[in-house]
Amino acid sequence: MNAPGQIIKQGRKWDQVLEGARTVFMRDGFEGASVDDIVREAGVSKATLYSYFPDKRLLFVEVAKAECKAQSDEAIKEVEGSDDIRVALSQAAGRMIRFFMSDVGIQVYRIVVGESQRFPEIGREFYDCGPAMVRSILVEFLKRAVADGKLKIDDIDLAADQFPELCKAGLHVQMVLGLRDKASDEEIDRVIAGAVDMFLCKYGVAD
Amino acid sequence: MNAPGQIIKQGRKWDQVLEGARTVFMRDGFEGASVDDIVREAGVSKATLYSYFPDKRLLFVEVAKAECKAQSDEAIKEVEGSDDIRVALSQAAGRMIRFFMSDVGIQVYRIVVGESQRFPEIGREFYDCGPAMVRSILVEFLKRAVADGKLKIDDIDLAADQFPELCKAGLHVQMVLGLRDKASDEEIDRVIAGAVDMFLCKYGVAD
DNA sequence: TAATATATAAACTGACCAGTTCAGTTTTTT
DNA sequence: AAAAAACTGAACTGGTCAGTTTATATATTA
Repeated sequence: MNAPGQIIKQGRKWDQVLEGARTVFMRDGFEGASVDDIVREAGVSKATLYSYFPDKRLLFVEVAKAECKAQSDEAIKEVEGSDDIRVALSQAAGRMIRFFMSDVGIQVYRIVVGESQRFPEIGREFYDCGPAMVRSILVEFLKRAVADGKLKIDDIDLAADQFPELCKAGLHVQMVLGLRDKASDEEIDRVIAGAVDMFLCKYGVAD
Repeated sequence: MNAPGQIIKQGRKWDQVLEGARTVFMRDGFEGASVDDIVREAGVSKATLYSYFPDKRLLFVEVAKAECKAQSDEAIKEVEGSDDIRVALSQAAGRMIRFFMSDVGIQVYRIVVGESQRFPEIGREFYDCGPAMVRSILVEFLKRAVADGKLKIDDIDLAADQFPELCKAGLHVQMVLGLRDKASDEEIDRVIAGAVDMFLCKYGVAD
């Protein structure tokens, strides 16, 4: 009755379908997931699924976008936290690592990379609401730090590409390839410290 | 007739099969490639293919291993070239970038990442003759440089993880996601210079 | 030359799966 | 309560594909 200003739902089971699709895609990948599995998981009929989504591929795109957005929102929560640039960078590094080392993050990355040749728009969607998102936040952060005299960077775009890569430090590729399923806190702290040390060595101002 | 358990190891058409498989896998990915396409491309009968390889998956593993090895051999050709550590590092960076930015390198990475969940041994094989290979070469190089007093590194393992990541600098992910198909020489040079600068800033000895 | 190993084409099996259709049921709206 | 919208379940279509089998052909070698 009272749903004023609410976005008109296309149907009652939209979320249900998306959630089921999420579960199955994350578990089985894109090719590995059958639409029949998805409708079973979602507790929905096949006809219903196809009344919402024209095909399996676009259903996955929707899932991936939702997943990216959820993670971005989580990561953005607060970019700033400390006046000490070293502390701030360490916090940012920690957020980024959790961003792309999480189970869902790894899994979405795997699927998107695997399918991005046959379905290029998947790669674009993922990039725009994943890496590009992080990157633009980082650029803003670095600009402010430079303006505040806390960092000295001539090529901010390059620096914004370098820092996330430093935060991977071999761990990401191992997880993506399935060689390990988690990184210990010690390892992550070591990688963060190494990344921040190196970044500040190059771009820090003399204290 | 055919003794069970006997594995056919050699035959005239082994290379022919592998070459055809390489072409089709690189063009269409793993799922996208059909065995019929491969035998057509290789100019070989299906029965012949299956007399050499027990299934499609292991055929792909063999292709990926051969591809990795070819690229590694290419990259290893000469690790050293200059006494100047900056020049030597720049050359190493250039080799690495060409290693994982090449068409074949990107394509193998895509396929391996996409399939590594369902077929974990593919991830392992790729890692061992790709990233791990590069890494061990780099570790040796860095150890020697430290021994020669040209670098000062406390955690060589970490440094050997950081340098290749610095060489990616956002380009790799864009290529893997299909957002661009090549990087200009200027971009590559800029990335190399940035990586070497940063690396030497942290690990270089005062001149 | 005869035996053996290797290769071939083509048909076949068995399974899987995306997407459609439709008659009938449930939920929401008027 | 009636109409409209959303949903169901199950069968069905049309297609793909990995892997096997068979009957036949060619090359090597003893």
